[in-house]
Amino acid sequence: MNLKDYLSQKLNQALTELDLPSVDFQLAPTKNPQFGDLSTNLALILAKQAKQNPIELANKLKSELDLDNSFVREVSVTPPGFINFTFSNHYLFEALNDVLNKGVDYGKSDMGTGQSANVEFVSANPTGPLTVGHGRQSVLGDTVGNILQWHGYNVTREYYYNDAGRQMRILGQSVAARYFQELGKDIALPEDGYQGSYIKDIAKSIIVDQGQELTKESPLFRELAEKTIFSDIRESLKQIGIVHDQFTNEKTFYESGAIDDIVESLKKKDLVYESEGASWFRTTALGKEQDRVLIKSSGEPTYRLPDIAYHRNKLDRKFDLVVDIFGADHQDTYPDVLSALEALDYDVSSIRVLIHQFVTLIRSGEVVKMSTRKANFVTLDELTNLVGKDVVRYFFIMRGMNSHLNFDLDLAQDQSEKNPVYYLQYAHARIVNILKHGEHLDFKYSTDFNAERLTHDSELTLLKSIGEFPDIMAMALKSLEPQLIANYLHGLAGHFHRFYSDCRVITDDKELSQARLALIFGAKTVIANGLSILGVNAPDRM
RNA sequence: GCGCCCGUAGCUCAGUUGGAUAGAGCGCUUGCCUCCGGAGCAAGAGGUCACAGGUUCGAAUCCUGUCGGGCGUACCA
Repeated sequence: MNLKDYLSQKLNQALTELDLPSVDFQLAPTKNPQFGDLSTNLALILAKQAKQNPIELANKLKSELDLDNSFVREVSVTPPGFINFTFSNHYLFEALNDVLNKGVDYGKSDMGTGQSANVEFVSANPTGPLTVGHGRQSVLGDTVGNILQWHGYNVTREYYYNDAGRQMRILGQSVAARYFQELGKDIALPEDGYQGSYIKDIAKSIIVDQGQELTKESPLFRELAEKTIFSDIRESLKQIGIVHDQFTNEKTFYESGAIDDIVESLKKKDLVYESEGASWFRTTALGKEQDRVLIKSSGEPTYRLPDIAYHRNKLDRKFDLVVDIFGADHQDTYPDVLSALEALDYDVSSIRVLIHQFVTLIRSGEVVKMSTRKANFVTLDELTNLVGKDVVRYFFIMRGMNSHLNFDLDLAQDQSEKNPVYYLQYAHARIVNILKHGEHLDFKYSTDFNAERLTHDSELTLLKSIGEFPDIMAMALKSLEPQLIANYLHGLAGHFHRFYSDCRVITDDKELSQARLALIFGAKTVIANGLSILGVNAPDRM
């Protein structure tokens, strides 16, 4: 039984009894234990329209409530008019039993059961290695996928790329230039060429594998560069536990005729016109500031057009939920894609777009402007090799996606030794160790224990925290903001560490020891479940 | 110029439908292992929540303006 639901039901009943209007109120955990565990602002909100003093109103509501005291031990009213509820210990013990019974499933819901979701993320074109900038989106997308799976969604992780555009053409030319340079010919990099040393490596391996007779126009330069770089990208992702289920190439939408079809359909709606040799999308007719080019005067579509085709394709695949993870640089473009689809009579309500801000890289106290083309970047691999998968994942997920975070490379290693992720992992390892220690002394964790023996503040605080996990996961599903989980776990680990220093688990008091073993087993379960959603290891030893 | 995001402790950042005394880590000061792991715990110093107005019983949170930063504002993606 969810206590929140129970209480809001009871409060609504009280409103009816008192002939008061029903209103949207809050029922939230308190920050300060002196106000109990849950508190509501109901009386405060109602005071004005009921034309009553909020405290008097709160007291009336309080006396109208008929609460089961096996759930709620105490109800109080505090200024300026909050009604506060304190859990009964019995309720907390029920929550603990719930964790122990459900184990690895504790905190799951069936809100997504039977539904499919597509999460598109990374989607970097294979022009160079992934950078720490890509790391943020990679971890964010994968974790959002985990959250959806946790609630029962059948999740497809998708990577969308374009191997036929301008970027890739320049990539091929860059490799060709290095190839001929290696062979002693004086051919300059193209003006916007890729300057990274990986281009030379690719050129060298082409000399080894394909010989020295390739012509400047050979498609092999671009094709082999793509193949090599893509395999590096996949490996970089794999290093931090990320595997995509599907790779979708923009090119397929040209070949299938989808691109032409989009243009034709938009033309029929009079949303496309020709001007200065280009085809324009009449977005002003859809309430936008300015029209946008769909097909350049060169005959090449802009990225917008295949994006529309791609999203139509995703809608045609009938996912119940389509999540796009974009960097802040795409902020302006997805609304056009959505309006195009709406203009084509598609329902876009299943599309959720998550925009994340960029990582600012700082090296030697200076901001580094990252550019793949100019080879001014720190790769994701370098970071992973430096601090390891768990730190990389936790570092990128512990901050909100809207924060413009600064990443100081010089501090990365230093900070990694103090990284908050170890705080969580250490709590887990500590618990495992206590359980082992207990078994050694013939104290074995069992679901048969007397919860009434848990009376210490540290025990009850830990217990409450454990019980909040399902709520946190429901919030994470609603907001798709993984840092909620990281914040919660940090708090939970803190409650455990405090409990640990206040209370000894294995003692001469067998009954108490059994109860505490059950408590820490519950804590371990939640930490492990939470970390698994973040894609972070929960080690038995560190 | 216009649009989106942001401005919270020395530094990096939490603070989620507006709630009670604004938090954590790092760094700094000081205590705590004969005892389940000290990668921990406890305590201290450190704040005009950029600034100015407004809404409200109540604002870091919502609104307006100013200042500062990031990203867009391409026939790049």
